[in-house]
Amino acid sequence: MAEGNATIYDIAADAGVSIATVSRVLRGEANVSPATRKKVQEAIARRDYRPSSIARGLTSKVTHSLGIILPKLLNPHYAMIFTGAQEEARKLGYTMSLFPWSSLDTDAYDPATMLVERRLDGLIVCVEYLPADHEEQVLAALQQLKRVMPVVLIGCVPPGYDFPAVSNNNAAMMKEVVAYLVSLGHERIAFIGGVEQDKDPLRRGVGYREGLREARLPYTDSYRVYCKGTAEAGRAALAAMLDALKPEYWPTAVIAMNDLVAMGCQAEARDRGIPMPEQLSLVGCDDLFCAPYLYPALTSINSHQQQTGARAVQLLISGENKHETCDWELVERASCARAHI
Amino acid sequence: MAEGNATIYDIAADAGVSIATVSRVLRGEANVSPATRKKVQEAIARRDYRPSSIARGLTSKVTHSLGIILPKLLNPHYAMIFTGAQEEARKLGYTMSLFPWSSLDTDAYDPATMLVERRLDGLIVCVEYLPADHEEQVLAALQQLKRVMPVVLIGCVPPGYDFPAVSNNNAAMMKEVVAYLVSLGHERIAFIGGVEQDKDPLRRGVGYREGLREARLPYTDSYRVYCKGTAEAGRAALAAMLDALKPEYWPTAVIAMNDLVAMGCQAEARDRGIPMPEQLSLVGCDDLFCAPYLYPALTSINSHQQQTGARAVQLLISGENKHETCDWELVERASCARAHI
DNA sequence: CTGAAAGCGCTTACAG
DNA sequence: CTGAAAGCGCTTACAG
Repeated sequence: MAEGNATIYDIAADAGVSIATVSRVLRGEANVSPATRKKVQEAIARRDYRPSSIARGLTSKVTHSLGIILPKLLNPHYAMIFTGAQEEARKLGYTMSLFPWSSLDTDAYDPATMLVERRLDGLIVCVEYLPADHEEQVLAALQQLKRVMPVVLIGCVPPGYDFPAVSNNNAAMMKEVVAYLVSLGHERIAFIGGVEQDKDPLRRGVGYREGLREARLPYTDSYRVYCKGTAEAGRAALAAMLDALKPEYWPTAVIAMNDLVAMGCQAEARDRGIPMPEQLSLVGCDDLFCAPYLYPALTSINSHQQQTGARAVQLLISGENKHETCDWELVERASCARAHI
Repeated sequence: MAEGNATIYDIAADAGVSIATVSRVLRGEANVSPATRKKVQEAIARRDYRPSSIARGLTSKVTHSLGIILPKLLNPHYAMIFTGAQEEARKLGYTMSLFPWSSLDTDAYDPATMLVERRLDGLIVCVEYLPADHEEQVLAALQQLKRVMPVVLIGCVPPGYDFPAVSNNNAAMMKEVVAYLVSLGHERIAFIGGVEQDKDPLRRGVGYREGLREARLPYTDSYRVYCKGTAEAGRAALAAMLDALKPEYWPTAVIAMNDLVAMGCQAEARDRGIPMPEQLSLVGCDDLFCAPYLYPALTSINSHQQQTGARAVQLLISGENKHETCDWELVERASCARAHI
């Protein structure tokens, strides 16, 4: 029994009907007599026939395949987004392919070629951390892609651009973290990670400043250090901050832009013998799976990343041009304590 | 300028040639006169034309799309494999889609349908942790898929089955870990995770026993506890083992089947006030990104997962029916010490 | 309710 | 070196 080779013609011949009729039962159309339907279904089952989505795509112009572009799957934050998106896509009958970030920001010959050639039904792009040096290029690529296929963004929509998107209210998240630390009596609160305020698409650093303002706490440059979102970078950043400050001015609490950065801060504090949380409280963001297993267990913000990914798929497929925001929650663990003294 | 809508006919018309000629320059065939080639290329550039991989797939029977099935992308171990596979696929001009594990082990109507309908050029299946209760079902699904498309496995090939595969020498890895701990003076070495020996596809537990034998150390049931590969499970497993033993018989070293399990063990030891590594050494496996940031930093086995994924793609595309093994290395960190006393 | 026919956008022999 | 034609496996009006 030849498998996987049967075509709609074979089924039609077996069932003694036309291919149009086979196509009708395949697509579940109503106007087929029960007897005919049965004959066709039997023939399909007998040959283990699966219609080719390729041929279907050629005529119907719909491929039922989606793409997603993420900075780095190795950061579990993105793996969560991807998982949520993939599962939702599957539910809706779509396939999800991962494309590398270089599909957008490379100078190489027309990096988006692959995306277009595939005739995707839609594309999700996670622009949470737009690489500052390639920002223009990426945005130009997105504008162009948008003309060819639906695009929805995860992360902040750059001002002046019109895309459907689902994002976290990063500023509000960080304001809540500041308020939380203030409620524990902290006044010297530092923020590590991200880029300078005016070009910060993530706006976590912006929320930090707003949080300070609301708490009537002064903003100090020495408590604000920028770095990439990795553990190594976070570690170096905290080290630089502490080195530049007399110990009596050291912050009593640090907010890390994400859990990776927080992990680096933890390691640095440990190496310096700074007891955590007694001398230094720490809050991360993203609530990675390892957060409960760090020492001390890391307080973080869970922003429902799987749901974010799923929602992006829904927007993509429904075609709504909406900009949605996910809710979040602060997950308290052992890395924060009341301010000493 | 209508974009993304141009077809090969438009280009042919623009360039004043036949579509066969356009097709030739598209595919980079040699037998086209320079002048003609130039005309065609200009027309292509002018309309920003991208050939439809869908239409191409219909005729050529090649879709340049691959699939991969993993248990769970949220475990960074799999994210590494996926990343390696994806990047290699991209390099070779292929697209990589993630399919959920349920594509194989569900009782739902013909779960593999989506895989077949897509007419993938090949499929990678990561069978490292075959769910014992669905094993038959999964293997049957794989056998069937293999008749329709090339399949390569990551992980151990079940005995009696013939698949190209790339796997880790898990038994040898664990033997090395045992030898390492023995070299530190440990004699009471426990192993946590996996399933009973005779149905252990991963064979890490098997390697543990072999390691003991080589070191002429007795195997004791009380030092061997089975559990799923999660932190929660690892934690509960260590707790159960310690509860069942008088403290003077507690192991001085624990090998966790993977880093997730190790994280759970760390947490449990910490809660019980067992100092690590002074009273208890710990080794994980997979060398997740967080291993250096745990406390104490976790000694683990790095088995080059990205390379594993990349290699699987190469086998898939080359069509070689080989069974390859990846090398690995023990990464020493702070979670192991000389045995006390 | 069913079928004949055109068409989707390419590739691939086959001629020339 | 180039083109006319058939074909890939479906869907979609259009007739009946």
